[in-house]
Amino acid sequence: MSSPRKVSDSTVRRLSSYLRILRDIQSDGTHTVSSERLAELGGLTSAQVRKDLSFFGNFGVRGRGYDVGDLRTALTGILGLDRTWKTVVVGAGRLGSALISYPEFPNQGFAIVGVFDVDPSKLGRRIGDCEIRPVQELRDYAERESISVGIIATPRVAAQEAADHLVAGGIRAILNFAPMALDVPPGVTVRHVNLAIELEGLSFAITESSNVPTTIETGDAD
Amino acid sequence: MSSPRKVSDSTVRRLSSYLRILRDIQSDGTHTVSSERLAELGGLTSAQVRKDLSFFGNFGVRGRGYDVGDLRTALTGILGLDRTWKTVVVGAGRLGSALISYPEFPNQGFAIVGVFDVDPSKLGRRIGDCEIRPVQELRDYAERESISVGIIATPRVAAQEAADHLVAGGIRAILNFAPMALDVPPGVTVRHVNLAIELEGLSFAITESSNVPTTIETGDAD
DNA sequence: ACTTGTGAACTGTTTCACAGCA
DNA sequence: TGCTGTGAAACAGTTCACAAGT
Repeated sequence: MSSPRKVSDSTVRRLSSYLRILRDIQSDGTHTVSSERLAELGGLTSAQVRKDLSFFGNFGVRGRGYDVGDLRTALTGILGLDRTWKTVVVGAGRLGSALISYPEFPNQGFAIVGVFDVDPSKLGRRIGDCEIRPVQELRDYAERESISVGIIATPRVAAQEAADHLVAGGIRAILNFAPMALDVPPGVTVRHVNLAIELEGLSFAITESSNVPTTIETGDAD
Repeated sequence: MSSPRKVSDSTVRRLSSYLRILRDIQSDGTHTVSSERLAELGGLTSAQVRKDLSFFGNFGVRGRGYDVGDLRTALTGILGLDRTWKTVVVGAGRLGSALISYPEFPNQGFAIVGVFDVDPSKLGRRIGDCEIRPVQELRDYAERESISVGIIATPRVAAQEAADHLVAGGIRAILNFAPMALDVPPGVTVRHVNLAIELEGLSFAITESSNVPTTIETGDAD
């Protein structure tokens, strides 16, 4: 149904950013926006904005710009944010608990409907609306409840097993917070949020700028 | 002291990944590793590995490969992980609290020495080794204690102010978990961890693969 | 007149392929 | 022989510049 062309990861990330900007300016009462203005608000070039959008269709009107509401609706649809994705969290430690209460998840249509942990002492406890269940039940639960997304917030050693259960239960996508690469079959999408890598990137940037006192060329926000 | 050439963000991320692999295989007792093996373990090509490393020096021995210990030491130095970075966390909510106890931070040499929050009811409470202090004290504290890194785990609306305090206090790098772009002066490095964007990327991937039933070309882990 | 949509040019990154050395 | 280090080639992503539409 949608365009079969391969869309780059960076393009998809920028679509998210456009959508956030559109939401912001729509609540200010703005009805029309040019690629130039969108670029300015997102810290990009107007050509970039037009290229990204033209990948998915002709949303603009020449001489006029883009209708904020229409473009927002279009992007919401393209990103699949016009529906609810049933989501489970594996790992009810501090990070898992924090994620369960993170308002951005329900905001984007990710409904956390189940939480799983290996620790028997945690079972039955509630976090938010969810009771903590044993990981042994994860596969069946995911299958029975048609869960689309799994969030892995376990320690490193438990992550691959968690992924295996999720995949066996028919999950489609995984957001992985454990600091290791997961092995999953094709057709399952993994996004890896690796805090260690982010930290090491910061460390590198500070170290490098200390060592090269004349040139300060970093400072790249987002 | 180090090479003045511009190193791409993706290269730095891969260096982190090589370092993690080296740590793993060193504890297995491996002393030498080829670019081929390193590539296999990191899910890359051997040419990529050699290009990345050659950017920083000639670490390998032709016909033999790389010495695991030596390369580990070299990468640790390049990434600036051979020292301790004094770090503060702004925002002592659920995410902030989870981050303070996240073992990866001390592991990478990021010592969390202070926690700040606006909420007066939280002041004085302890999380880990740190007492929660008022954000009004953030600037002076950062300056006095020579803090290098700030982690922003506040809600969206408080993030820019937190960044301003950190910058005024002489911070060098920020890890931003708030879902908004921060405005900081050149010389301050920001890494943005935006869970909403990661989620929207997953949503897009699932949506797209549902709509194009014949081609399943995703499944890109890490 | 104004602003989109897009081929063409450009820039940056990855892969190839092999010379050079242990 | 085996594996690194690196120019050259291929590819991907971004920016330019302008024709086309309102």
